[in-house]
Amino acid sequence: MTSKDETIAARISRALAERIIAGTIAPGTRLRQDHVAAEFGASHVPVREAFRRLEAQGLAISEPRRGVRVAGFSLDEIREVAEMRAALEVLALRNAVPHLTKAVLDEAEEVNRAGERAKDVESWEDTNRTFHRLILTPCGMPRLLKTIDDLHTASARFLFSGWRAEWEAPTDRDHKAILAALRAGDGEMAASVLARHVQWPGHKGRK
Amino acid sequence: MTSKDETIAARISRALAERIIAGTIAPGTRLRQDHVAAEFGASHVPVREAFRRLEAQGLAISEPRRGVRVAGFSLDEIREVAEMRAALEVLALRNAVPHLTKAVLDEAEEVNRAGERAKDVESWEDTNRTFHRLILTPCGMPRLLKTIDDLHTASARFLFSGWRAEWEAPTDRDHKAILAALRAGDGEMAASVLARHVQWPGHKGRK
DNA sequence: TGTCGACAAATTATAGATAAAATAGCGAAT
DNA sequence: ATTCGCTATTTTATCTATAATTTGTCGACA
Repeated sequence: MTSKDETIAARISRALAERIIAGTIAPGTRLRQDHVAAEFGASHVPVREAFRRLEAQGLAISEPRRGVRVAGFSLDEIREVAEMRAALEVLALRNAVPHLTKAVLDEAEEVNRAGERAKDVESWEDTNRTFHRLILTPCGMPRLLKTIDDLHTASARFLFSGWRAEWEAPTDRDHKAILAALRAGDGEMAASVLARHVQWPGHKGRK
Repeated sequence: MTSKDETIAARISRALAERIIAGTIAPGTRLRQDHVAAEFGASHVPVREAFRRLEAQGLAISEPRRGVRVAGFSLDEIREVAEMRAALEVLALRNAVPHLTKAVLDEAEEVNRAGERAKDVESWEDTNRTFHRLILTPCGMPRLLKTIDDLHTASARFLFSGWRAEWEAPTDRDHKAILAALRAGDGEMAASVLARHVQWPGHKGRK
């Protein structure tokens, strides 16, 4: 088989997740297992398992005998995800501070510069996520990091949904401020900036 | 059929979760889908979906071609879950305060009293969870509440694992303090007590 | 005696097929 | 004309069977 040590269900799950995040599949769309199975050249059993993963990530909702639909999102949900991210990323950063090395900070700065050169939302989002992951991973709390990652993908959905056209590369002042505070050893300052920064992803007007 | 509008996969998932939490199945145990399927009188397809849910909850870990095992837990993980709960429950409580009614607080007080009369860890845990859910649900943030709920089940695992024998009904002073602060309208005080309260579940020695 | 290799058994993962349930469409009756 | 009920189609959920991968054991050779 052409499998690369990855289960088919996982591959389908990731592919669908990317589409949902990118907005290719509209919220509320019914995901029909047979159609998806046919498209990926698989049967619908792995498709079902992929649905469960999407459900766990909050990207889809499944009603008992009525199928699976792409999760919609309201303004309240955007706010909810933002607040959860703020709380958890601050927690992660506080635990990461003692383990942050200069090498990590340098790499984060480089990633940040790359983000400023990004020409579209997708690549900017990618560097943005990399930046956050870089400075948070040293906390060594896998469950926390996974939860944050799921929230980040949810944020990405919101980001891609509305400001695709009028998007422009933000200078990421917040990232710079966080790095500066971390280099100065002021973890609390970095945490408070991070909390504000995450609050409304992409809402430059509130900065 | 005896189905109560609940999918077989969901029923199996809940049954297994209860056993894992209760410690009936030891951490590291390999969950064999055929055995589980036979026990529940089902085939292994819904069992697989149940495994995915357990995996999402952090109760089991699945390695690509090597099966599913009950997740183990270290002291670091206990600490991690506790800190996540502290951060998220505080967030939920802050958002719930404006919507808290006297009726809810009265009910919470009643539940708390019932908890003090509990004779075993299981029933105490049940009332404990009910208490937390009662005062947090009014925040109206479904995703946050679900995440907290998953963390709570993880906490329950830890709680059941060690102190089963020498357990005694705690007077739940913290719960009372939280209720008192809420009745006085002091949401911040309630939040800070809650944060401390959640930090190390069951570790009375650190109070 | 220790290690390498191959064979066999067990188990997981996927595929194809079947049955149950819900929705939608159509018809008749009021 | 509208509403209620029935039938048919679509779709989900489960079961049985098959294929592939891994693990454990046995034997031979160095």
